Amino acid sequence: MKNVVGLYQSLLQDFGDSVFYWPQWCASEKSIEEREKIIIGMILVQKTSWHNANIALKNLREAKLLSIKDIANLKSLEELTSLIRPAGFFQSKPQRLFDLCSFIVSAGGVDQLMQCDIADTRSNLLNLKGVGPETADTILLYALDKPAFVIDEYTRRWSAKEGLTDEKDYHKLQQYFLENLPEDIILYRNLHTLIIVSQRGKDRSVMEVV
DNA sequence: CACCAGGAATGTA
DNA sequence: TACATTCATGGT
Repeated sequence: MKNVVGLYQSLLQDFGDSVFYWPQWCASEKSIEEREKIIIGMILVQKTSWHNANIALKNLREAKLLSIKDIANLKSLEELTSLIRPAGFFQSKPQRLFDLCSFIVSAGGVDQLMQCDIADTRSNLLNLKGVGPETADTILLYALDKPAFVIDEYTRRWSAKEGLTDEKDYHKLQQYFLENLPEDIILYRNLHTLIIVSQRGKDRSVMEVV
């Protein structure tokens, strides 16, 4: 019973579908606006709580800047910097967010990016300063509907605790999951979400912005 | 006041 | 390849 699929089925039985916990992230149908919020949120939440990232997202929304195109069109980072300050790392996050938004606009927007090849898009994302493997895969899986399995600290701890593997390296651990799971976007989202929910409880922070 | 939340880049050997 | 250090904020 020490296999990923079996453990996944147990999680599903114990906790239910991930849409119940994170509807904004796990719903199969999402608006472009919703997808853009997820992408923007991923930069903001790096090494910070969702609570702080949500304050920054709320500031962007109130400033009518919760949009990839609008951020990419900014002439200066000054306003962006003050708006997202609650998310911390004010000397790097504004530039990272701007660069990511600019890339997406140059690629033709989120809807065009969704048509692209997953490997190409992933390597394009990783070439951006401030986008590492976890951010790239989260964007691919939750915003672009691509089968990218997300590895995070919860996944590493869970894998070790359940006796699957002690591997900590991002891509090696990801490879383990890819080899032991059928390629299925819904399954990837459910498992990633349920691993987190099972460890910290459903009441804990996640992206809130409407 | 100490501590928690928790990615990526950079530098070292 | 593997590990240490750096970057900032708001809540408890």
